[in-house]
Amino acid sequence: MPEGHSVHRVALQLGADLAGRRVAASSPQGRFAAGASLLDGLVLVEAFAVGKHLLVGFAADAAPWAGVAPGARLSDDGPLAEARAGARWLRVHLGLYGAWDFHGRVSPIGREAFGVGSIGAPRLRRAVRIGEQEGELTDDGPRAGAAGPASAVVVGDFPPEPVGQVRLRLRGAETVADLRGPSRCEVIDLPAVRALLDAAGPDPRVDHWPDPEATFVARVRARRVAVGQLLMDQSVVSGIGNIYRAEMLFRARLSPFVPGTAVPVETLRALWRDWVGLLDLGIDTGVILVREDHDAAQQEAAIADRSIRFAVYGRAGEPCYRCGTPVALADMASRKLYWCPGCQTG
DNA sequence: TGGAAATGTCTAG
DNA sequence: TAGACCTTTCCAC
Repeated sequence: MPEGHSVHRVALQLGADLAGRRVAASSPQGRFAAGASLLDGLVLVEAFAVGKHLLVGFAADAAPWAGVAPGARLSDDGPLAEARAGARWLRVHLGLYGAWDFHGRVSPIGREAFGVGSIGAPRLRRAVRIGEQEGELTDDGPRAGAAGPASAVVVGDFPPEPVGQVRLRLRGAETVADLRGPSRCEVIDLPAVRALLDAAGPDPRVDHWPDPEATFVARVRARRVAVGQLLMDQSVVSGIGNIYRAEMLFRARLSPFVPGTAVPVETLRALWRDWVGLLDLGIDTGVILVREDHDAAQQEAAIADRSIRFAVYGRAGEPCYRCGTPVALADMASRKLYWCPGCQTG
């Protein structure tokens, strides 16, 4: 999937273009017709991500949400909590290949020079017209080559005909968001939202854990399971997927096979801080990481043209750029694990 | 046209 | 740990 940064970007996109607006909700595919009817005609009041979970609130009256940061202080009591308790909450998990497509007005998110058309499964590539410029959608944005307008408008009929298996369509006056292929898509209540937060490992971008770094360190150190597996455990830390797992361990020069109990506290603190930085970068640019052996100009260029090359992920058999040892591939808990046996020895 | 693969999670055994 | 599930893309045939 779409690792944590993508889901945060979806939440920001929904917030930018649909929050505060009354939306028409439908299920062109039909498989979410009952759920969509619960949301149809309500105002989208807040959208936020917790790790790979997307949560979107809908209510009849948006007034109580004025000035509220999405997802902030969800455990608090008070007037807002009352409004939130009366809201309906859409919970979406993209799973392995879910994705959102945005049409119409698509505001720039983070450092993007133009709006993003598709966020989610990386294989979704659609030719779209962005403003007056032709662009091809890549992992998280249109392929560069053109500095687009500040706020992109996809040329064509609005709303566009749904293409493929659209589970849920949210349509505002100017923007349409299409969801396809999610592994979870349901309408839940506020207690269920809170339960989800309570069960999740810390997410650096969510204000819910008093000391997220200490929580992460403690949860890793509590288990003898391999650290490579613990980083992917969403109750240990939220949002890390297979790519971040592989790359973060490489950057830390840490073997994926070290048991959680045996990882030094300082190493874990460094891992957490790396994750905080990578998540910020990912949300800001849509790019998972830039190479550490590149200078700032090379990094900026790679972000701009999306020519990102991972250090180990997907590079089995190729030489490690740090030590030359062939990158290894193994199966860990039924997922592909990439690492460099030459320099990940910590 | 069929099959494999993909940034994930859940459940049954 | 194997299998199920949600959908699309790409490549071999």
